[in-house]
Amino acid sequence: MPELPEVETIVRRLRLSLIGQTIQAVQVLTPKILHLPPRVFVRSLTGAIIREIKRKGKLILIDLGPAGILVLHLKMTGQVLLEPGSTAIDRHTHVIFSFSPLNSQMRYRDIRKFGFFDLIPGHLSGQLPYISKVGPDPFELSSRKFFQIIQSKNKAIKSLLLDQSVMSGLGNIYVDESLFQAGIHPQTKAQVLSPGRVKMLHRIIKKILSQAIRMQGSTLKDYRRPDGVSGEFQNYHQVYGRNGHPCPVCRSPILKMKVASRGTHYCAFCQKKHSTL
DNA sequence: TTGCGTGTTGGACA
DNA sequence: CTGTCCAACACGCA
Repeated sequence: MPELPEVETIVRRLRLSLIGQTIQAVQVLTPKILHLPPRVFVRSLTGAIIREIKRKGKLILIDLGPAGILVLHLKMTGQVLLEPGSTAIDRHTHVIFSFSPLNSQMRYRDIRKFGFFDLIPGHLSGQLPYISKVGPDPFELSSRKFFQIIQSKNKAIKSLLLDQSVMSGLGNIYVDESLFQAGIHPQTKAQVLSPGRVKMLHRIIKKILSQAIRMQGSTLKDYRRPDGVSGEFQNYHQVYGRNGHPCPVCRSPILKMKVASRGTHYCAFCQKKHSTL
């Protein structure tokens, strides 16, 4: 479930503890989590100093200076936890980083094991071939550019917003929430949306993501902050996971359907296919 | 017990 | 180009 707000929450938290730390040891418990041979991974990271930690869409980028950039994608169920080395390690923990002088370890835990680490050469300020596939996130887009993107594709708005190469950061939850608040039916062809409606959508997306970051993300099940605490924004979802409940605006029941083969929650009355404004 | 759905994403295929 | 389905994997739930 980690989408932009969850990843941003994790990144901010990691920065507080890890900038300037030296990686003292790396333990790989599940090699398939790595996109490179474990020995190379361990050798390259050991002794490296954490310079900077950034987010690109849903990717976590840890700048290790000359050692390269450590890339982490959490996919569905990845967790990054900061825990004392004395804490028990369960069977879903796959990679463990120890630091100096910090006492805590950074542990990667992932129930479904879809997430991965990679290590790429280069510097954050340079062009990173690996990451250039990820489009700009909604905060990085001007209103004009956002409109250009929406208008350039003749596909369902929901599919478009989920496409990380076009625009990054949104996943199933925040797309459903945003389209609801913008009064847009998820199957609306992006091209038919009026400029005013698109502008409104952009504003709403940024508002919802900001609120979610403030609430430290949404915990449906697995997402946790690095200190193990759940997010709070799930308590403010208006449609996601609320099928059968009354729409907060018009009281008609929230419906659930498939769009882009993803579960999609919406209100048939508040979200129309042809939105004018 | 069995089967189904789940937050992500890339690739196969119509 | 667009849409649909699946696979990667583990788990909760009906």
